[in-house]
Amino acid sequence: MTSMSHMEQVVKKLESKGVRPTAMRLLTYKRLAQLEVATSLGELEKDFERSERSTLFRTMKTFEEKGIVHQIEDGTGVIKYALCEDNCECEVGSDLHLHFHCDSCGETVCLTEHKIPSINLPEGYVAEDINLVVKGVCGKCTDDLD
Amino acid sequence: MTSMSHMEQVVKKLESKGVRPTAMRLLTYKRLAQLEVATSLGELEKDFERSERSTLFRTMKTFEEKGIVHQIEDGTGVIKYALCEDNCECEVGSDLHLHFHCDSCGETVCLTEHKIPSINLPEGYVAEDINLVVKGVCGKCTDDLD
DNA sequence: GTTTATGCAAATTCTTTGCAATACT
DNA sequence: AGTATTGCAAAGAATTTGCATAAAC
Repeated sequence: MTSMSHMEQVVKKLESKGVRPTAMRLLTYKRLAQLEVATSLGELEKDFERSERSTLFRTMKTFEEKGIVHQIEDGTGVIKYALCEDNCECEVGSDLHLHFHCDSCGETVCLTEHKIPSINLPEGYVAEDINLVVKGVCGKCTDDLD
Repeated sequence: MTSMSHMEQVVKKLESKGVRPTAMRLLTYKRLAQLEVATSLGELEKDFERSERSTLFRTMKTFEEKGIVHQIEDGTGVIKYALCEDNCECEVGSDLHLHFHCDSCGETVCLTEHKIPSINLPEGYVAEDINLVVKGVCGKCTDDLD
């Protein structure tokens, strides 16, 4: 058990991915870690007192390139982001999980325990990435309806 | 074997879905039927001599509500549309097929023969729609690389 | 004559880039 | 100093709406 502070852990995390741990990036990372749902740039922008959409945009771009976050298109028309799991390489067949968008509460979550089943493709097709979004009503919202 | 013209068939098709077969709608439908790939509004707009993006937008909205087309978000950031299959009810478990986006040629196709495998969801989650997009290189493009 | 669809213009929304200023090593 | 990051402003691209005209029933 280490005595590293949370902040120190985040710094290490970013550095291990080859990303310089600037103030904005630390803040953004911590916010993403805190959230249990996938988030859009617009939502992140509102979460911070002072923030620039362009900075956030570039932060997420950097994070994505370095394998810290992944994009999700959940059908709402805006891009959402969520942290990758530790040690995730975003590889077809091992890492790719499914996403669930709730039409009731509007939230999109990563169901990281639910990997994408193997998929048949026609002869000659090569899969490099898979995006699976299920829409419906989430557990929280079906509870509310009881 | 009927002697109905193609145009008459399209008229019947739209009427059977409760959509009035106006000139623009017939044109749009025929174009979609002709295309083997999913298409964006922008592409459709260019396909016609005279066309309005707003008219096309509303046409697709109507078509979608009536179950004539389905939307696809293929990761390119623009919404694509493709005709539903005959008798498709877009039902989870029977109708939903997967989509393939080729990073090489940029085309997105419906692999209507490839249904989405059954998916496990956590307790309490209800699926109403599933969107599965596989990205990679399509058969045509892997051929070209030979 | 009433409802429905279309064309045009413009508002919205979100993503993305240019460039100067700032911070970091 | 020299590179990387940020803030601001604004460009781009796509979706969506308001309203007046035109078409269909």
